Amino acid sequence: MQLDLGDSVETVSVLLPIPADRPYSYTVPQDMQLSPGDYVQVPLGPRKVAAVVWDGNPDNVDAKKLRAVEKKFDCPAVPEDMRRFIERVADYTISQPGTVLRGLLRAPGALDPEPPLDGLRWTGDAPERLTAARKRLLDLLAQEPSMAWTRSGLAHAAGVTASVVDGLVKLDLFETVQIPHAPIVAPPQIAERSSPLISEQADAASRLVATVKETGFSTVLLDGVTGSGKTEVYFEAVNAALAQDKQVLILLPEIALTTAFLERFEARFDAPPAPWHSGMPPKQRERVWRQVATGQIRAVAGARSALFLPFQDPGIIVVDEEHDGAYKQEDRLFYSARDMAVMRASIGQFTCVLSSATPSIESRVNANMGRYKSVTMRQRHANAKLPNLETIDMRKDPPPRGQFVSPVLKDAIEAANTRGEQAMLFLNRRGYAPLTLCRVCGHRFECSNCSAWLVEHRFRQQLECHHCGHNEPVPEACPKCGTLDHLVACGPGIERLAEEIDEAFPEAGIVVLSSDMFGGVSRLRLELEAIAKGAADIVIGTQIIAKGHNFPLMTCVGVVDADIGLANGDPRAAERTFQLLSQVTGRAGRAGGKSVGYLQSYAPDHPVIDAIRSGDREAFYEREIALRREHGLPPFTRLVSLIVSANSRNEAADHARALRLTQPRSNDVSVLGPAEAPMALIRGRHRFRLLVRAPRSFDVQSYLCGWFKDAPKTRGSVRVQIDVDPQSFL
DNA sequence: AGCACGCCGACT
DNA sequence: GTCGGCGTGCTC
Repeated sequence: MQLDLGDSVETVSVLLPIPADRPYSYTVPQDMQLSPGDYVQVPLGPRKVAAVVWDGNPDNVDAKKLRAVEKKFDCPAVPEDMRRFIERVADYTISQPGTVLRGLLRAPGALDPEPPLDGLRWTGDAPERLTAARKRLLDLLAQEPSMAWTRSGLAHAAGVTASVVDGLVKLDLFETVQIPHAPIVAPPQIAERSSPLISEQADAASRLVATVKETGFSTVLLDGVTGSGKTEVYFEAVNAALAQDKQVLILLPEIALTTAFLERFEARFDAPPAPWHSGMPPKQRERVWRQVATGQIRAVAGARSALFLPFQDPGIIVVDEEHDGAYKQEDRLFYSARDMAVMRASIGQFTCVLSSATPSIESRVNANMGRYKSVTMRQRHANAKLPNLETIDMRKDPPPRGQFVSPVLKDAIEAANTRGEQAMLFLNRRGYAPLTLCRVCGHRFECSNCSAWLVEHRFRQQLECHHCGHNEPVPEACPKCGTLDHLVACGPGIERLAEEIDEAFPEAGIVVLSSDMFGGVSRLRLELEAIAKGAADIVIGTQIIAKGHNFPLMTCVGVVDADIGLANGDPRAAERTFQLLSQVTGRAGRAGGKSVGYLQSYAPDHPVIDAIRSGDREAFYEREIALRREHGLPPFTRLVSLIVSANSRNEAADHARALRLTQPRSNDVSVLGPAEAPMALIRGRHRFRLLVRAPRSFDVQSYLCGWFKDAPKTRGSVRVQIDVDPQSFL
């Protein structure tokens, strides 16, 4: 804030949620006191936007342009460390601070305090005419005569309709009062654990707790095999942070944010954490945001966007399943929530716990190098054995033509069902078949907007593009040669698998689960809970069944195509396959009984398949880390991907080449490309990619900023996106 | 990000 | 004749 001595008009620097490269200046009305971090409403062109008073001197802009701050919101200010975090995320991702600020301002309604509810309090009088409904209502009121009720709450509690309440309101039986909103969740209770941890857990927990108590920044990789009880362990660290009167954030991949998790937290702390994810209804969203800002909410369990909630005083961030690809955001802003969580903890000087049964190579290397503390757990719970894993060599035991499940696996499913246990088949492909073609002319159904096959969904009788959502009805005749009824489905999707399994096990209860299922996420969660209680004999599903759910009766897990992804040459594919398959097979065997995971593979000797089957995870990590070092890949180097997209292929290619030509000379940096991006066409946009590689210690951000100052301006439909630390190495 | 301005194709 | 497509530029 600065006093402009010329005409004694005070101006402030205000960061707006727009992609401008710096804060704007506004004048401050006489009667307004503003400090950095205050939420304000300012005019911007024809609109009014919520924004945040920023640090530093307002820039000198033409005084005629200056407009006044309209309003200061009655809301706790953005703390200093959060403001620094926003700037650091912008710097790291090479984006504008305003773009990052949008993440914080995602619940605009929450900036004003929620008006108290209109409540009703009984005067104690009775109506002249007493009906049955009125009697029920009065009986309830008499139990707690001084209690304030909402109209609908009272009606609901008494089992009458709201009109009964209205009738009594008309008769002046109530006085109106204001009811403050109840906190969305009760505060978690800080307490010692009721049941002791097993020795390995206790050691791990005490190390985490010690780290939290040290206060100051520290990152811990909690690396524990499936079933070793990582959650219970980091709950102890959470407890320690709560005991310091700090707020707590647990990040989860969106799909793992289940009621099962919330209940587990509640079992430990007597109250659930506040949830935060993209599917929340706006009102609930606003309440959570507001109560995090006021400090009423002490613990949040949220998806990656929860990183930008307005915590006043965080004491720990836990990133559960830290290896999960869902932590990488790849639209508008490109960032890894896992890495930004570490950055957040570093700025706020507190502890970040990264938890996983299959840590990312990056985190393992950071732990090996001593940048992260390492806490490992290798024992499963006494009653939870790792499933035995067997590979099924599909060359030796192939299924009949046109089918995808080996007789060996079918026998295992049958045996499990006969014992009254459940079986699960995992295939990461939605729909009926990934490719449809014409048997006569070989025409393949391809999306017109994307470089992708159209996937047949037989149930909906549609061909769908899984990248842009384009869909069309399945035609009777081939659009190229006109031949009728000669379309043929190639390869398996879960619908096709369900057909095969239904034929083989006509008596079994079969459930098919995927993200595009009717009823959406809420229905899916219900189904998963029902399955956990035994409500299905055979479950067939995509990735969605791999996460966060325990199925105590599941003793047979089959991975239909363990080879998916291993062939395409992306060095990250092996790691992803390892993580996914470990997770899927880990679904089995949590109840204590003997369970088996089957991996159907055409290359059972592949090192990744072998590492999973043999359970020799250390060998797998050693090999992968060595490969990364040998090939100069992250985390031993730094990568930045520049994605040039345009409506026409030529425009994109031309700009990408022009960009390449202006690359500043450097002995440290090498640039690959431009080459067509792995998905060359998405939603009608043609994409080319440049891959920038530099040593780990190199300041790629400064280098790229310098480059882009001299780079050709984008023309027409051309866009350039910068992805620092891209997921794909290709 | 919005939103207005402005310049070229098919229509009440 | 103008309705409206999106490419361009600006917002303190």
